[in-house]
Amino acid sequence: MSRAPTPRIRKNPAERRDEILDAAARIALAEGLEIVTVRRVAEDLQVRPGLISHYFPSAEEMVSEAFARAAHAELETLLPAEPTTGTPLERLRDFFLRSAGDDYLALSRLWLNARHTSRFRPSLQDAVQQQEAITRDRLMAIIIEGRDQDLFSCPDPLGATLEILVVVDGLGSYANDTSDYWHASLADLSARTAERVLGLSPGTLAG
Amino acid sequence: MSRAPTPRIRKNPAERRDEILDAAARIALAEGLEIVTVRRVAEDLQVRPGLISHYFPSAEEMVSEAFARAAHAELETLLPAEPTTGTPLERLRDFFLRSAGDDYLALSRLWLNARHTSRFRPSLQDAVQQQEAITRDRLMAIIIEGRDQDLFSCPDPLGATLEILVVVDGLGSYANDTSDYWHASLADLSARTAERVLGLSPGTLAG
DNA sequence: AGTGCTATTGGTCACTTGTCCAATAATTGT
DNA sequence: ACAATTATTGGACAAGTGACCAATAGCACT
Repeated sequence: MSRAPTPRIRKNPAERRDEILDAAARIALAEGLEIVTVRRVAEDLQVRPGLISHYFPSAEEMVSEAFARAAHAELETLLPAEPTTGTPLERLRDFFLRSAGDDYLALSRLWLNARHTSRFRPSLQDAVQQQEAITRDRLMAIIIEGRDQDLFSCPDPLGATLEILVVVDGLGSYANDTSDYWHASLADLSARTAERVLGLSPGTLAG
Repeated sequence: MSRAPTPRIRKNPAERRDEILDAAARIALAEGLEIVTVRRVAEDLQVRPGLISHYFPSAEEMVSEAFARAAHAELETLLPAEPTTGTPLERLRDFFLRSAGDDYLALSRLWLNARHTSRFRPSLQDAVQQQEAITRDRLMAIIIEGRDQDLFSCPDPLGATLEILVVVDGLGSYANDTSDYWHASLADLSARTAERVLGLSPGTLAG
């Protein structure tokens, strides 16, 4: 039999590390954190498992970073930070619109995955709480901005932020349910929650 | 060395099966579903692993039943069914009081665990959705009873039930967070949500 | 063109998991 | 007291995991 010559591709360490994390993040988002194994990432990258271990002596560390990368990348599309485009109200509307979409399902599953698995993995627990803090700050910044522009009526921005996120995460906890059990009251619950805690008239955010 | 004679205890099959499930449920609640292994359950029961496999040819089935048992037993103390003691309002108050307590933490972790793990385990997915339905029905029954007694103002009992559970599950999704990050708005959020959707005056359920 | 550095390979090792099975012994029935 | 049933043991097996390491080969530099 022909033995595969296996042409060796040598890359810049930083670049290779990045490549590994990208693959790991992709697998985490699509299939779950427990699927992110040294061998699976190696396979996706057409590389030997030993190489992954070389860049990540601890597999747990790789998984934690993969989660952080995936979660943060998704956050960037849900609640963009820097080039603030649109009014706070428009940005919130966008956020809740996407939260209801099917694209969001994979992210909900990832968060559920991470929040549970973090129970046994200290480094993942750190990553989860860090991403939670970033998300919280990102949302609260928009709310404060809207309040300063007198778009919202919101005496307690942090409380409002947390209450909205509780609803978002609550809905997300059903991400793995297959039952087509559904109810109109859940369709735009997070948007209606936001309208309520921000003193907006019904329909301003839901649509 | 002295070889342990291992006195063999032979039990009624039904009884043994029950004993196994009890141990499995206990481990699931205290340490997590992934800790419920054939060998671990056997160790707790002072029995050889092969015996567990004899009663549960599929380990996944054992884990699913263990979850169902644990979740249902806890539900029985949170939202007791039959000997309806107390008014609907008192029973709700009890429920929210316990939900905020530390005893509830283990149960929140178990639900988080099951909701994630069900992604890969069909039989667990069934068990989760079944326990969700039972919980939902149990809560909705109280709400309907209260509405019929004109204690609540609630045009859509199912919608109210779901909205309350979303908040309960949302708070539960932080069960593995260690950060002492907390905020007054989260302390009795589920009780306040119930007050709102049931048309109760603030403070009726929270306390 | 040659040389040194190191990214990459290929393989091994220990550990844990679920599953399966023949042998054994406790209990029941006669 | 004896025999039959079967609950229970003890051990094996394959599969999958993370971790580790000496040998190899690609690339950058002289």
